[in-house]
Amino acid sequence: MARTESTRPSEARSRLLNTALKIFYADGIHSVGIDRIVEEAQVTRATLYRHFLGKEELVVAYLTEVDAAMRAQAAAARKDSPADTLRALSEAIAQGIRSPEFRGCAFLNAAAEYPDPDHPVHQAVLAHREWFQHTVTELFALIEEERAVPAARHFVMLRDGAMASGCLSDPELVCETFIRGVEGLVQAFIAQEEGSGGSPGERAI
Amino acid sequence: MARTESTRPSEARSRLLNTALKIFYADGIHSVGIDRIVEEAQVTRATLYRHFLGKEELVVAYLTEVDAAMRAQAAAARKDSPADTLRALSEAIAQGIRSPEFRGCAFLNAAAEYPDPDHPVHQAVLAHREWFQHTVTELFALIEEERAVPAARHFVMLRDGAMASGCLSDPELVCETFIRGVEGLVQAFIAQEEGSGGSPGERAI
DNA sequence: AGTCAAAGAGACCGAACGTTCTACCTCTTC
DNA sequence: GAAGAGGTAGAACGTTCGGTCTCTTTGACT
Repeated sequence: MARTESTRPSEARSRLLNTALKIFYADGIHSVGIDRIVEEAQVTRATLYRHFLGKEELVVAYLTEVDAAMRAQAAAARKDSPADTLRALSEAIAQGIRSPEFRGCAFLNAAAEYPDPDHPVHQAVLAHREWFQHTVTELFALIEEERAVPAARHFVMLRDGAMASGCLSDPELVCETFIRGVEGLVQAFIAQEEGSGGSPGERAI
Repeated sequence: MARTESTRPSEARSRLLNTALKIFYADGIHSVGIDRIVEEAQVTRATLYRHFLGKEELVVAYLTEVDAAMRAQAAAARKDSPADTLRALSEAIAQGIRSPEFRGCAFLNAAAEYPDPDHPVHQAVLAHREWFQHTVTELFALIEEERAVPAARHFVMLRDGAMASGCLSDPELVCETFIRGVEGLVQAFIAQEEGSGGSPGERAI
């Protein structure tokens, strides 16, 4: 059966998802009702409940959307050397923080509203974080495997701090501190590599 | 029977405040209604509204309470040398993260729920963060004034990251990364002090 | 003894919440 | 042209929300 390629993936649904993305990220989750999302997406309540089981599923879909965007961002940051990839990734993160719509990490914000570890929304947050931690660890491991895990943890901690404070103080200063911290971390990591075979920045990511 | 021997600062009010502290921190703010707080504090609604203008003021009072606890914690961490004070402060923060009730930074969590910068709750968050940033900056300035500001920003960023992720992954690993990061930062800061003259470009592990 | 503020008990309000429902419309595809 | 999925429109559900109200009881201090 040939699927009609042009229209069918439901335009109303994507409008709903885009609106949810914008509003949930900008104003939080618990504090916005579905009435507002439905209205702003120019969709009726019935349409929302045809595409999603309820608000909760919409929230998870929202986080899934952000997760996909982050993975695309990470993929776009690939460079020839893992160190440069880490730098490019940090720069991409910094660009996000500098953007006027920046309102912190969507996942950290969501976790603050859904503390219950068993809740599907919280689980979505954990899943995303696991992916990110793993991705960064792999990049460090390409430089040197031994100390990759703690270095990656350090990197993620800096990122979390930068994302958390990016909308609570001057974003420019936050970015400067973040980029500098990452650079110091990467430099120190590469510096210690000498003596343990393998030339720096040689491997392709 | 209500045995009230020391009723001056209103026993019901402090019961209310303690309950709000526990519940807001554990479960978030928007997702808990005053009904639950009133019930758990064993107080009637009328009593709540006698002591507070409304939920909003109760939330601010909750954050004020946490702020006071943090200042006490910082005061208790004072050592003979500023470097040791920074270490003690980090250890105190790590202890908080290790505690089973740890649920992240109350202020970061509150900011996630109140993104509007003009909102009183958000303002309370900013005020606390300003105090903390200032306190850490002063400690670094006691070692060397020139590079104190960026070093303090780095310290606070690590703290934010540790607090944010402390309840999203293994607290022990988070603490280890945090303490190690702070130690590297302090070491690098002290090391560069020799020779002074304000060398540019701080390098932290 | 009398006063008065603090607190308890609980009914009550309007609004907003997430959710469900029926009824009708408009396409595409068979 | 019948079928059926996706969409619109709007009413309504029961619950919970934050907040206000009246009335009574308590206990400390003049």
